[in-house]
Amino acid sequence: MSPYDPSAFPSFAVTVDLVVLTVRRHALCALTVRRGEPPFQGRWALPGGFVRVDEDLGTAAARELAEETGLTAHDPAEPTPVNGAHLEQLATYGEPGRDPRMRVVSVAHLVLAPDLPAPRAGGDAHSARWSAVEDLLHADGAKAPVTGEAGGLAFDHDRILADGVERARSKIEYSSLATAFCPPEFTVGELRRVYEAVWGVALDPRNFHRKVTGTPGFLVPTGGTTTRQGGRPAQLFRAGGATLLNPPMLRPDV
Amino acid sequence: MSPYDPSAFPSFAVTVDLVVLTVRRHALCALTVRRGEPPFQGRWALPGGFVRVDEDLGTAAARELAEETGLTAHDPAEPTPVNGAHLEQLATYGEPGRDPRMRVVSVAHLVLAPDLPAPRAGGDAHSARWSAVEDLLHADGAKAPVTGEAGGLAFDHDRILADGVERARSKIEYSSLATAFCPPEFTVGELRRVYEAVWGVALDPRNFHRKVTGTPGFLVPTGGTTTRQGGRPAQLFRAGGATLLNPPMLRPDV
DNA sequence: GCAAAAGTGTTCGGCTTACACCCATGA
DNA sequence: TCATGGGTGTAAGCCGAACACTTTTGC
Repeated sequence: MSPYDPSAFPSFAVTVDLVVLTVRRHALCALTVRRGEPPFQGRWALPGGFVRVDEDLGTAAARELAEETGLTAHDPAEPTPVNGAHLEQLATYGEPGRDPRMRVVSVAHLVLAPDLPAPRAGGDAHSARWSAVEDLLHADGAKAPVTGEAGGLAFDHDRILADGVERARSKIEYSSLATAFCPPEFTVGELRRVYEAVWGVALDPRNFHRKVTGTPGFLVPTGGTTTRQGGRPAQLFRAGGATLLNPPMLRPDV
Repeated sequence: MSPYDPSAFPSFAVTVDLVVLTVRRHALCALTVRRGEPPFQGRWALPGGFVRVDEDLGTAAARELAEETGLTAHDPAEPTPVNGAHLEQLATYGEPGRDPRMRVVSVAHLVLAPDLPAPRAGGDAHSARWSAVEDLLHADGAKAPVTGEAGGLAFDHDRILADGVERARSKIEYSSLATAFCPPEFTVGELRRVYEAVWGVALDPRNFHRKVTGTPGFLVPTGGTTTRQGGRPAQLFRAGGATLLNPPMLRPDV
């Protein structure tokens, strides 16, 4: 009964699963991999894998991310502002029976990445792709709208994905995390389109501009401009040092 | 290399640790237990224990909570509005070496409870007590202010406690969770003292009253009144159905 | 010139703040 | 009567929503 009794305790497998989100063509997308073996063979799942014996949980997540995408993750715990994706722990899922083979506790992590050229195949030959989050989450029992595949991801990954998306949606309200979806230099309009894609709403471009440029530490101008979005040249910005937005960005409705 | 390779994977012990918070005598307090065996024998630690083989993580946390305090936890995942403490998953800590004996992954949970008569000893004979969070967190290396004991909790429990406190402080801003610190029926003044204790600030009683009574679904009047705080009789309220406060309570400074 | 996207100015209404003031009880 | 906490009123001001309007490019 005593806690930490060293003699008898059950043994678990521990994995990390990754909710990797990006914004592609005005839509929030998640990275999925096709399972090459049972259970759920042929189904799509979140990338992930076992934690190694002498490896920290965050390290394992960063390693899996690199294996799947080539991205270097930037864990905010280490203050190095390296360019790379944002990585944070999401939640842990350990229901008995969530993996039919054995008792597996999975520590899910959330990754926010800028748009990437294409998903890179991992060390294994399994295929990977970006899918619109809307399609993935609305495949409830019904047929998947485009592919006609069996609806839903393998294991409990539908729920993990939903939790990750919800975390991202709420966290860009009060933090500067939306910049993690942007390239190193970006315009106010590009940042606004990130918010619009993640929240699925339309924002007023004028008020958005005033708001983000008026929040100290959110954006720092680089001096350059670009016309890559058409129209009048727009100033380029980098993410500033501020991580918490005060006052926050306000999501319509809610 | 393949994820979920069933043949070879490392084996972990999985525990739950509990950050149990309450408000006693105008101070935010956390439940700690004294360790009866090495490592860290005699030191104070967060309550916790091993997850059983066929037990969900939340179930294990609720069981440990009941063993330590007799509290019935109310996991918001199940919509039963039972009277009891609020329980939610906090974060998972799995750094190699955080337990000197073996590789332990601990899924920390956060519990918010109303003031209790006294901590109840668990199945074991170890002692338990409430300590002011301020004292626990400021025992950094320096001597503990009152007891003169070695500063800090066992294992990495200082960090877990700090994370739990931070979560509670931020979550009462935008949710109705502060009512979890109150008895079933409470006054606006009692709820205000909860906010003041958790945030460590003073709030304007007049504006606070208008704010909480004006937020739909936050509080429902029971019809009764009380004078247990002295002064003019105050209306009694129960927690309403609303879980998210919009607009949120605003914490001064930040 | 025209379309498209970037910015600026201005008004309106709701919400926060600060504080004056009244109410109902116990001692 | 006084102290204590409960509750209402009100004016100043900040901030977000809405939208008219100007600016600067590509075609």
